[in-house]
Amino acid sequence: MDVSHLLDELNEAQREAVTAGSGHMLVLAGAGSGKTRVLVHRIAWLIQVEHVSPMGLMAVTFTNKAAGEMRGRVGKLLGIAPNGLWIGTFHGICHRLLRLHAREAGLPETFQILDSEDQYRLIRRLIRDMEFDEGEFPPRQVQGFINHHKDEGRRPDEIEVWDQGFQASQVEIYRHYQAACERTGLVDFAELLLRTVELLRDRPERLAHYRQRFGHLLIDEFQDTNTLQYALVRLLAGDDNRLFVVGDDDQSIYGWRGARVENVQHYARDFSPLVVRLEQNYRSTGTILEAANRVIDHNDDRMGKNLWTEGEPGEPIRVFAAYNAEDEADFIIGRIEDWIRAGRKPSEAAVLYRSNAQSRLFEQALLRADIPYRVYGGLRFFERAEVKDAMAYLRLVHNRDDDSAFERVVNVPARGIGQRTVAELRQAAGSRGLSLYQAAVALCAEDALAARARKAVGAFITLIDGLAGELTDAELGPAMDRIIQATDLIEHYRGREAPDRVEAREENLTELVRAAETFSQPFEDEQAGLSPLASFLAQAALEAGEHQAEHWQDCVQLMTLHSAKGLEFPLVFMAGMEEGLFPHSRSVEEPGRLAEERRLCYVGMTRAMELLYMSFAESRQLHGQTSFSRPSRFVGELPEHLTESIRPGLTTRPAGPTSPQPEDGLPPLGAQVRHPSFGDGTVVEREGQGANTRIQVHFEQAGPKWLIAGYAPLERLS
DNA sequence: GTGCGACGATTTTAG
DNA sequence: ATCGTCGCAC
Repeated sequence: MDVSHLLDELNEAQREAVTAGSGHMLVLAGAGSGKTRVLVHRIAWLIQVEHVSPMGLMAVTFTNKAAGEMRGRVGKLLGIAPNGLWIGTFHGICHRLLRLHAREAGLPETFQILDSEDQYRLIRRLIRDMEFDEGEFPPRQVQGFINHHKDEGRRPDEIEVWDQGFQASQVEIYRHYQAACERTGLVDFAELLLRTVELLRDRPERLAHYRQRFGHLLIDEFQDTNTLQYALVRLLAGDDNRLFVVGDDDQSIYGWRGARVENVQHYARDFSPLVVRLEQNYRSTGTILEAANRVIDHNDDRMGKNLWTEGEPGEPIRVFAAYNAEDEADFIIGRIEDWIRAGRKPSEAAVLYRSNAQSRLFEQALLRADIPYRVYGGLRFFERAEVKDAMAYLRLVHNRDDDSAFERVVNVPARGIGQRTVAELRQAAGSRGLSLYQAAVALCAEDALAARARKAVGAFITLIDGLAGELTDAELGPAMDRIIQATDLIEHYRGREAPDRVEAREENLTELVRAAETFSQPFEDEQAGLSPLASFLAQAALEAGEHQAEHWQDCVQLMTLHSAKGLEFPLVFMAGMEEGLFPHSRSVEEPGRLAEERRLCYVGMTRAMELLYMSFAESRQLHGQTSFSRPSRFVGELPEHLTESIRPGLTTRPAGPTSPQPEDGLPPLGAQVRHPSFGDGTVVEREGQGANTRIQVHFEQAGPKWLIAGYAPLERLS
């Protein structure tokens, strides 16, 4: 067979990966080195050359977007829809396996996926029920605790309790939370994976079946896998199946949410794969690549990789020193205007920043300049309150025992069922082993509620019952529409929010009806015996949708450095390159976290194709207070011959004469000071104003210290 | 049971 | 500054 179409467009390293023979593979794929192309061509190669059945392949990614892109490109390359081929996210694939084997996994057939917000609400409620202090056990933190242990594959009994107080209590909450989920058939995101691992571990015949079936496993973004995901991969691989793993240890930026870069090394150790490095970059200029290489070179323990390009060196990296954050925004928007004036498109420009709070100034400046923009981040479609409310009604109508949905909407819109009444329902449900809905029916029948509450609860039951009867055989779209009308959701928002907010919510609900109308069930879900409704609900949870309704416009892109991963732009601005912001102050203490910040910087730089700007501000408003800072150490790691300073002279300490310094009699930046116990040092940062001003002093002996300027016994030396 | 003012925390985020 | 949660008054 002629396989030239699979190999023609590949370089030597890519070709080696695509055509690899019998063993396992590890593809260390640098930024912009054509990693998706290699994965797609590898799948086509396996099917067309090695004659592997599409049914015998599993390809796993982290995002739905990546899965969708891979599916589309494989289909295009093969010339057919790759039906039967399991391409999906870890969560999507685990969900499918659990649907197929719900019973054996110990789950009801109707189990529902609990998204992060539902999970948070449930945990918060349990903490209250267990009469723990929410201040001492912040629900967010407990949620993190539970998810962290699940990501590591641990059940409550498997957690080593070393502290009888705080930690033991969190384990107890985890235990209660898990019991509540089991009772009501709820599965959170981490649970999708953990259950699947346990299913395969405890059911040898199932494991044998899937090992038999999936002779080839391809895993993308391996540096982002957590312990559980690696465990799943190992289980499915067994001794005989072939792994094709793609990753880049230099782009590991999700350690804080459980990702283990070490998995790349562990994989190399456990499976002795053939290692191929993709180092030829097709995206950025030579200058950008060299600078990025030099920055990432400051990290230890790398697997080692050096990006290169056949292309031109291009423009130097522009480093801009702003007086303050407004100045920085104006400068950046000015350069974007230049870009557009030169005939380039706004959508080719991206402003990247470390934290979402930084977006505001850029939005304002872009608004003033009348340049269209799009901000990534914030709530996604299925995470919006009105959409979640409507979906909760849909869930409740479909399954009246869905307690999570019941809790969410029982009093939305307000119908006189307050905390008091709901607590009684919970109480009754708990003691009699009923769902909240069943408890509500029972208490009404027994006349066990206050007259007013009884009437309100009765009306709610009638509403849900009526809808359920009416919509038994209805199509998804009309059902959704009817539910929104019958529940008066829009009126509910109209009564309590500003008109423009209400309008937006109304649009989203219209969009939701449209989404329900146009929903078409994925082939694989149908195969797994799911109803269209179940598929729709699962998709809403697993693919929360876009951040913004797609008005496909030619927009400047604003996003965090994290969300920029995987994207590329001809013109990139990295803003807020300041110590404390980037690297973030919470990351500088631990070397491991600092290394991750540096990788984030590397990711940001390698997004740029033609022109890269880095900027920092000497001062900016942070949490309502002015704070001063020095340029990021990452800027200092750029080789000088690759950069061009704009407005130089302000970039070095002590600050130049034009730098604004508050006249408050406290030692300014750069001042030499003496402390009775720490010795002599230099003032390097200050935060806040007046008596609260905190200053950071680099002491020659004692190192960096934060001091309250008004109280610290400091003596000015210069 | 609902609505408003005080209080405190505030990196990154897919599924 | 800003947002979300809590406690108190209607």
